[in-house]
Amino acid sequence: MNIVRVALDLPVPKLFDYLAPDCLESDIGRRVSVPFGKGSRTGVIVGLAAASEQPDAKLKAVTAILRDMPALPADWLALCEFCASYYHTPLGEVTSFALPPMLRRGKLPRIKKALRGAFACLPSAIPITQHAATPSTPAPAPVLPQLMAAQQSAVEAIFTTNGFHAMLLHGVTGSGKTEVYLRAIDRVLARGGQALMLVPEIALTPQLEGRVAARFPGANIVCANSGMTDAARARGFIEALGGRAEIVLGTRLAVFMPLPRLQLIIVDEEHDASFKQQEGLRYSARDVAVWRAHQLNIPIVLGSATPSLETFHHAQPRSAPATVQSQTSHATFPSRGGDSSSPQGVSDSLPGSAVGRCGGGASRYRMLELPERAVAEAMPIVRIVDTRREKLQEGLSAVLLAGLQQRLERGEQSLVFLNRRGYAPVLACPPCGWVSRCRRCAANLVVHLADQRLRCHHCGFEALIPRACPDCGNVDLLPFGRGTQRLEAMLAERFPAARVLRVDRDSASTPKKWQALLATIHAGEADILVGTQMLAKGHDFPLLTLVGAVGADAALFAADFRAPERLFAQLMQVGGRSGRADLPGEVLIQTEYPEHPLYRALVDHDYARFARTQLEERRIAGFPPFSFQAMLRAEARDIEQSLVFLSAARRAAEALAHGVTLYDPVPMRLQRLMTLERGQLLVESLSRPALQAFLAKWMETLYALKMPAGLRWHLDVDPLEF
DNA sequence: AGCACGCCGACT
DNA sequence: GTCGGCGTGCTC
Repeated sequence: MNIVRVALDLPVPKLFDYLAPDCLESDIGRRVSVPFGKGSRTGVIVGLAAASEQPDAKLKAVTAILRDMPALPADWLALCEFCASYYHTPLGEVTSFALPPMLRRGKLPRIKKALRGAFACLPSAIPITQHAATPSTPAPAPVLPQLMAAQQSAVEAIFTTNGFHAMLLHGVTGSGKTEVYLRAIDRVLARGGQALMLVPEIALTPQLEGRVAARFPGANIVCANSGMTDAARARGFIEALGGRAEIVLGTRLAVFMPLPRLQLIIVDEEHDASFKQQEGLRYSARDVAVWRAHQLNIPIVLGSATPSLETFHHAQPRSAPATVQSQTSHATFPSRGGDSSSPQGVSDSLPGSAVGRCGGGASRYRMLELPERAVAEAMPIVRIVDTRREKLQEGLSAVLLAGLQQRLERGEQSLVFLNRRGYAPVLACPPCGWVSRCRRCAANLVVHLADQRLRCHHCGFEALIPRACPDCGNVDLLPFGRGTQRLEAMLAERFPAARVLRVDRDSASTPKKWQALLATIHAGEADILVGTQMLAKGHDFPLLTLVGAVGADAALFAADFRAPERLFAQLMQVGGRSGRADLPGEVLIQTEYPEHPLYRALVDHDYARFARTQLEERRIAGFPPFSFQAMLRAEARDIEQSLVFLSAARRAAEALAHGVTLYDPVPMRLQRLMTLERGQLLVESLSRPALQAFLAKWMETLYALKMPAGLRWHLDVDPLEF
């Protein structure tokens, strides 16, 4: 047993064996420094072996087993192995990603003196069961708000069943989801457990951190997000690993925190797209979290006012007519921690033993509804403004303009929501047909009048706005379309007495600017806000009583079948910003399709109805969650090269594809990005296990293929972007 | 991913 | 005649 199997961060789906005469069973899960080629690397020991398949002559000896911190536990390694197999990524890339950068490089953060003793050379065989961070001085117990019945029963539901169970906590903004989370965390802490809470990647995380900290003044709360310094992330990781962290609060990467006494996982705003990583290891933290809860046999709560249709579907009763899945999903879920062809509960192969029988693809999650707003406030009144009958002024209807005027007179705030930043999406020369295009991308350069620039929103390219047409010299270039800057300018002109404030990625480019904008809004020093979805998330604006949504229709006909789902969530969210107890809110949605079911459902605040109609469409079209997808993408200097590769990949796939549909390679919708020409190939199956089995074989052949220079490819399992 | 090895063009 | 292009292959 003097061989260690080491996962190294290489794009090669294999492990590397080294001689390690002094290694012990307890070194599994330790980082290790090894010679590699000319240099040296840091990897993770994932196993021991008596012998290697490599010839002895090839084997080198380990440089050092890093015993300076506890070994990563077996369940952490199993989690990485699951991700490696499910996302078809080499294990070393996964373990490397799952470690904070500092630890990945074989270093350790500087540890505060008081804690150092606890870190030193702790053998992983000795679990830290002590409730370590118990405060020396008992903190004053915070006064808890009274729970409503629905909240109370939601909390009970989390704890009445033992072991793994997934719940969808469905409740509108203000219905008190956070209070349910906090109560549940409280119970877990009382039992000496650890809780993991995942939140979207947005600027409002500090608020939540503050609220959690205030609620658990004595608890050791660890944050984990990409904005932290390397040292802070590494310290938090070690706190969690050592069992001292009681609550871990973080963005998607926090799903990889080692937590030896983890007893509860919460995914807030589970529908949020930021839980899916769009580069490198393209994992869904929400899906991985469900798998992890299953692995550890603990409860998981997915919370949202507008759940993803996948999650909602899993929480529906199985009354729906049996669908194709019932015949196609019979794979068994491997025992906990085992390698697995299936994830979580999006999975169609979760076993009956865990969540109820397979069938209809639903009823895997328990639905917990929070029907009312906890704070005594009415839901905003949602009204549809038919823009076919109204003549618009600069894109705004008379109804909306009157609403703004009225709020202004009353000293209340309004928000005009337009999810397009910049002044105008394109600058054009009508006589000759020139339009402002990005040289590196297949996209238009957006007019940013505020800083006199044209800017590509995809690659960041910038140029000064030309004074004349580069092609014909015409000086009358025209901006076409409308963005937030133009709306801001127009509103400022139209309401000279109003203080108009624009809030988008440009005006809130740094946390400091963002905080300043929020302060201005809260101080009541702005009358009309113009904003993108930045403003839609999380914040309460007590003076805000009117929200106008402009330009929403585009999403109705987007090529992406998930666009309506996102639009509904967005409008629901932004609408939730308006109104409070004594000042009812109003939402005006401008549309040319006033009868569209999406808008009708919004008027009625009926997410469930919207979701059911969407699901029915998805079922008929064979889209997720009624099918399972993976996307192979390629990028190269020219599109032909990308498509040729994808065609070759498709040909290689044909022999392997059983129960899997292979589509034709096509250029991506944004074909050129940063001068790279991109294509994609969709594969789809009614059975997740069938898809996974196919992908495993397919990736083997692709990894073996020799790549032409300049061509890169990746696989995206459960893709969100099309 | 790095990094070396390895065979074909323009340079001191 | 060499320096160097990046195609190919390997790293335990």
